[in-house]
Amino acid sequence: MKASQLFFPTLREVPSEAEVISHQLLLRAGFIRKASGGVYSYLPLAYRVLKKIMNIIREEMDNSGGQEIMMPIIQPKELWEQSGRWELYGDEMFRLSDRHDRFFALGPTHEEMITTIVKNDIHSYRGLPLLLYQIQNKYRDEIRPRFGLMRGREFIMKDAYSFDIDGGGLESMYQVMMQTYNRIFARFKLKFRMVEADSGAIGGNESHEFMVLAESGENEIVYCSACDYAANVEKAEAADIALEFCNEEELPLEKMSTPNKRTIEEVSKFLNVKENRIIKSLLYFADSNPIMVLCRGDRDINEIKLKNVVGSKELTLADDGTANQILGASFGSLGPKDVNLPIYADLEVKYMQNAVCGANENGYHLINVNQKRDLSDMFFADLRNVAAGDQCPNCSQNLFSIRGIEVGQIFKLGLKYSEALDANFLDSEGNTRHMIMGCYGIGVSRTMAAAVEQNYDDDGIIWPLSIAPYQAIVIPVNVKNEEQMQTAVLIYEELLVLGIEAILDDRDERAGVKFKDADLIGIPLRITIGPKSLQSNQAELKVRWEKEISLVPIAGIVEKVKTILET
RNA sequence: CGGGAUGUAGCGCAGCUUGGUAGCGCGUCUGGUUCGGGACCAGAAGGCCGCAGGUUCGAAUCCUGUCAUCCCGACCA
Repeated sequence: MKASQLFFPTLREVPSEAEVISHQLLLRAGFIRKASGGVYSYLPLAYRVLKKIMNIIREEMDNSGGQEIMMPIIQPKELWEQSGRWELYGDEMFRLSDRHDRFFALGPTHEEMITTIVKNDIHSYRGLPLLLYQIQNKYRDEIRPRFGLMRGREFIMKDAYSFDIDGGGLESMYQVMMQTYNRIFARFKLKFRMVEADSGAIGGNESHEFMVLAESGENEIVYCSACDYAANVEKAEAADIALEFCNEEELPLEKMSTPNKRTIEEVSKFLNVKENRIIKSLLYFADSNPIMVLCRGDRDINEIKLKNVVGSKELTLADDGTANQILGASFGSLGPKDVNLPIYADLEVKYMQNAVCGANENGYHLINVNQKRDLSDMFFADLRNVAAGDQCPNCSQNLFSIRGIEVGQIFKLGLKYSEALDANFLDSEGNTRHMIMGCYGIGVSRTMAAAVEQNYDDDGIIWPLSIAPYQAIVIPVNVKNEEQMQTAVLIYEELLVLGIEAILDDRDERAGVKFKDADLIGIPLRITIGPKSLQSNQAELKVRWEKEISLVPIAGIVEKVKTILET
């Protein structure tokens, strides 16, 4: 492609609307333009990157027995009513009606659709297992779309669905997809990590997420220094271990005045005790039943774990007024002593001695609280967020934490949709059984943004070779110099003959402008033909992520480029 | 949904307090001089000042409403 014909409107300044680096650079480098909040057009360079990502996915999915299909974006309300998600999905689903006042959803996902398709035409175990996938736009009316392509309302996703005869079939399909995903992300040349993930409302089933590692990631991952344990903090299990101060002598319980000290931090300072010796007491409603939830003051309750332990559908934190009604005190003074509510406590609370907690009286806290001696009965469970420095649940070594961008998730759905939508088949013995499903997603457009979040410098994007929009750019320093131009064209055409995707920057611009643009759009290899090196029949070769420029004889430069691309 | 901020040329911004019919830098176009990391000179095009009402002889500027965009929050007392 000649740069003079390529539509890549680069900007010299950072558009004021962009905050995160991928958003800024994709706008500046002329990859995307915004249509509305969370909705973007992909310009030629972006679409080339997306196609590369999609093709890698296709190749690997097809290799693993997947078959690509395309389902409608517009989906009738009735379909979603069958699964109950017309209500459940809530405001996040885009809805529309036609001229006859029939309602439709813009597909946020396709479980209902795929299950319907498969159940209508597969009636025998002979048709199973089946793995179908599509790459398509998804629509989710996010509360707050943000970070450019990272959290859009319209985005491109690969979604795959598997149908199996039994749990064993699903298990082997799941393993295959796990390996497939590892191959896909390895081919993107991104630093990533597969982590254990929470399975959400479905419960009990297995799920893994694929995280591209980047500081700006919205997810926190904990991983073990010694073994291969890695999990999203939402999911990571806390080890059930005793604290170092668990063998103290029990001191007498006392009530202390703590006027206007509401937060853990304030109470900690005021009473001069460490935050990890304060019991944090929260009042929740589990499906409208009040419960008290405890954890150490320096810890955070993990609501996903809590929800799973309590077994409730909905979990909401009470407001201050409700706390006063039920416990007779405001936030900051709540505590678990003499409370007539179910109490759920994090495992660590079991080991806390001579601790501090609210007295259920405004402005007062109890000190030297010892759970067995002083507090009501409570149910212990792993309820907190694991943090860096905690012990690995597998091997007891230290856990570290790192941030990641979730670009893929694989999931054992089980019977959820096959039961709701009655997707049955006859097994080899003539019994009617439900199909067992799995689903497997990859955020395609988010992967492009994540690649930028992970690979950039002050000059612009640094695309990994496998997903770069073009592999090489040939820059004649001065297009009016015939010798330079002819040499550049020659090299460019040789690259094309070898199937290398190249740009010839034939624009009548100063060299600096071309260098700046080449860096900004992030082309991995740059070949410069200028007067200096041309004298000795050489051209300059620069790799985007390296500092040095090497001089290569013109006769051998195309071979050299080919070699680099093949390694 | 709550809080904050911003909408003026393709991009970045000034002007608004104190109303008088719009400006700067970059980019774009023409001509010329240049030519190895975002050149210089001269000239030019480009704006219903987000939209709708209102006040006024007169509104980018004041008032009301509305829409859009961005940030923070919407859970840890």
